[in-house]
Amino acid sequence: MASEHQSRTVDAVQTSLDIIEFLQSVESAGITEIADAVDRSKGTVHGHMATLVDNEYVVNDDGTYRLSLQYLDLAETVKGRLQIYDVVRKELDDLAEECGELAQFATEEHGKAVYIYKTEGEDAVQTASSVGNRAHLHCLSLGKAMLARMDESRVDAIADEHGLPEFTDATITTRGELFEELEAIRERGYAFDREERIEGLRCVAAPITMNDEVMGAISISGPASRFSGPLYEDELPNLVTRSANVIEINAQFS
Amino acid sequence: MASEHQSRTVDAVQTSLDIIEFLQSVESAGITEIADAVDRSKGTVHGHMATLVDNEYVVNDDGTYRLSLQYLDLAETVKGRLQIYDVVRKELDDLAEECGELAQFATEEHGKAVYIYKTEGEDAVQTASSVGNRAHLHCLSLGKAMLARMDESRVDAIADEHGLPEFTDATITTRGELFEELEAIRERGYAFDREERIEGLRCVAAPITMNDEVMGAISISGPASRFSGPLYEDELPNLVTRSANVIEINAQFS
DNA sequence: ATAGTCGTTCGGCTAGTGCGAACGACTCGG
DNA sequence: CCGAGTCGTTCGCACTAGCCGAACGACTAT
Repeated sequence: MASEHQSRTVDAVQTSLDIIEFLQSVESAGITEIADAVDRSKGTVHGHMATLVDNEYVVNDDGTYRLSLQYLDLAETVKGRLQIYDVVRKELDDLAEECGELAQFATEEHGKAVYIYKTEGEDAVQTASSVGNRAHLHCLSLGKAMLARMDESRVDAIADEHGLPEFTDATITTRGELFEELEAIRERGYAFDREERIEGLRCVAAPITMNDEVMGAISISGPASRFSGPLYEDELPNLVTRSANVIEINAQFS
Repeated sequence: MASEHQSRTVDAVQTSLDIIEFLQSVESAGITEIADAVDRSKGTVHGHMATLVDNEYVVNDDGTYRLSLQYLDLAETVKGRLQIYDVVRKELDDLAEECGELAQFATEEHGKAVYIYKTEGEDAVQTASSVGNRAHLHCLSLGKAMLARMDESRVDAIADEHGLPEFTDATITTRGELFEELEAIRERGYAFDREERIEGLRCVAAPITMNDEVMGAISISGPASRFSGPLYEDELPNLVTRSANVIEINAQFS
């Protein structure tokens, strides 16, 4: 599919990353199990584990290996680099409480949406998405809000890379529809998700920009039963865009 | 100092980990700067970067490299593995609100305390510690609460590895004092930090155990001006131990 | 006891990693 | 407008070090 530049890569590092990925999927495992999973000899894996343990990325609990808590530190560092993270958190907590629903913040990376923060009001629905998860942009209110603020060429590149897979009957699956929708979003200033990703789940989102660059988007999500009529079409959009504005303004002083 | 077993390790992986560590400290950097920092040739670093970018652990923004948001996902996975994480969050939020102070949860790893969750009441003090950070156990209420529930041999091993460095006049710096203090904590059921780490900062902590294994500890922190008399000696300890109990009970059904 | 695990160590072969030079693209100043 | 200085990238070569496979000791279970 997407054939990359293919510079020379380092095989040994690839092996270690494969091990880490495997350990992310299995909670904990022994040498033999890991060696089997990444298709290397036990001796080789043993050396990799020694390196990872030395650097405290992996912990050895009496014979079985698991990922360490080191990643928390990395994650906090990375989050802290989003200049608006603290401002978003505060404002989003208020927003979630005010409307009692689920509020989220996401950013774009590698052409996908990455959920960064999630906060729940009293009646919030439970969704599969959680912090760190990645999702296609075209089927999320968050994603479309961000796409609407990007160059067309960028949107095209992303569609090339990840496609426009269909999740429900309402999912946008053609570029024509997508560009039309993005135009409408630009005019309105906010984006809807009318059960385009998950049947029964509706969202409203507004982008957050700083000097013409998309920093991310925030959204409110709820069940279709509650999200309809003037509440869904007017009130919630107002709340979300208001919060987005507050974030944009506060972000300038931090 | 602590000379490890020294199994055979993988140099190439070590290089990549050095690069990641460097990128954690500098926000973003180019090939030449990185090569300089990790003391490798530009060509070598180039190969490593290609590998890390391929695996999406690093992002290349027009010429400069930075850590990706991938680590959020890893961090959430790792947090999710602490069976009690969700229970702790909920209970700690309540606790922080009830007493208006700073409440924290930490675990032990590699003989150090790792802060996992932090939540602030209305009058909470600001501290340097934040999620993912590691700190010495012997000078924290959180740390001592955990040490008090470990075998003596384990405590000795930890003291061997990390020592008992002094931070303030009140810091415990000898094993004799430490073991005495741990005994007192075992009797009381909770631990104090009487400005042992930071001048003017006091804390109370209680350990969280599940079938005789320490899962971590929770604490309340505040300024010495407020943390004194019966509030500090009785009321806050009661609140903390009550919360710890609630967590232990709820954790059994999750 | 024995046969099956497991993790660990080690010698040896060769693939792959690291180096450094060279290249093209770019940015400054003069 | 062009040279001197960056930068990132590519590539051939030398040699290291990564990978394998076999062997070992410690366990467990039957």
